[in-house]
Amino acid sequence: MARTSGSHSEITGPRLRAAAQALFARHGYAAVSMRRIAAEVGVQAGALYNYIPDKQGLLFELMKSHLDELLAAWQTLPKGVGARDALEAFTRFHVRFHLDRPDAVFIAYMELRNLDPANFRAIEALRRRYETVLEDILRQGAAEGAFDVADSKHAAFAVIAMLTGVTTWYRDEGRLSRAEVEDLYWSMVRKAVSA
Amino acid sequence: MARTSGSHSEITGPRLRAAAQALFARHGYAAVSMRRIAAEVGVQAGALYNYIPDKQGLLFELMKSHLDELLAAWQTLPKGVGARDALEAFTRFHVRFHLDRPDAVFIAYMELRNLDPANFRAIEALRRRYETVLEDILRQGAAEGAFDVADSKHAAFAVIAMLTGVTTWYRDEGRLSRAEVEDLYWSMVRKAVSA
DNA sequence: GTCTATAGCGAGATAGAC
DNA sequence: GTCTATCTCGCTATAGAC
Repeated sequence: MARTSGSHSEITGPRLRAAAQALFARHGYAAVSMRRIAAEVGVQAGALYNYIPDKQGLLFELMKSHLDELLAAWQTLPKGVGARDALEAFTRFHVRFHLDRPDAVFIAYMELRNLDPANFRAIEALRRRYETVLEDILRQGAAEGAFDVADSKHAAFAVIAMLTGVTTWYRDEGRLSRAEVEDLYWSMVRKAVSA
Repeated sequence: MARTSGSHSEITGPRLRAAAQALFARHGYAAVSMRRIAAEVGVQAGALYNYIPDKQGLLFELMKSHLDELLAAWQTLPKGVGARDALEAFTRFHVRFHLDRPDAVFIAYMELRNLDPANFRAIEALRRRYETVLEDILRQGAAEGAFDVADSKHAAFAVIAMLTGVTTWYRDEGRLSRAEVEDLYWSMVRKAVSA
């Protein structure tokens, strides 16, 4: 089957998402034009609309697929039984997952304001599900007496904020290895919730 | 001294900064137009340029004055002598200061990407000075044996990220008082760096 | 599936009257 | 100091040829 010259459906879609993710993370959704994305992909702006409904739909798909992947990755992770082991697993998973996807993380946290109301609600629900994972671990550990956490929900917010902050300073060329970064955060999280 | 009708230099300037701060925090710098700010102030867009050189200068002034105020407020705070007391003072100060200025905080963290290179360097230097305050407290405490912190710099990043996260969930109408929120964060910070 | 061309709109910033 | 009017530019999104 001959294919029309200039037809690249299998590669333009992924390239579009990759270019948009990189540009949105670097400059912000509102500051990046469709023309700029198209130039990065190597097509004209109009051609992008074969793959997305509009710019807003592109942002939503990037954020939704990131959070879907985050939840799926956690659920398939082999875990121990006790709350302490679960907390260590969560801490190391969160640091590792976020360091592997700095652009997607940046967008998921910074571009909530630019979502349409309906899209915002969908993304917030996914984020809330992830926060609840940690909240449940902390609550279980507190019930077992392994942790001293008066307010599981707000403690979960605090821990997630601390862990996610790693993306603002970590660089692969830096002094610390990823394993050392995991250890550093696990040490602080373990003590912060300890009895 | 008669004043020209329609002349309001003393109030338009502050109103411009207040309107810009609220709108930038809510919708993002790139998504807010000068016309929208002018409408909020109650003047035409052209009149704004009597007070600012351009939109970029407006953003820079908002961010710089916020960080100047942050550093000045810390420096005039009465403090104890030991590292433990200094850490508690810093924690409570940071939470209180940030809860009082949610819009300014939001802009200072989210709009770095939209600063011109020279402006970015100036803002980053101020932020770095503030991080160093906490870093020095942690280093001193580690030297005294009061804290167990292997890496003062990255521990400071982690603590600041955790504390600043309070602005993402705290609401005045919520269940917790500000004093309770301060206590919650101080409890976690104290343990996280404890020996 | 991609192209060129463009409709339709709103942006930042300036000029000059009052 | 603020107004109206406007310059110039870039934006999202679509239409229709290939």
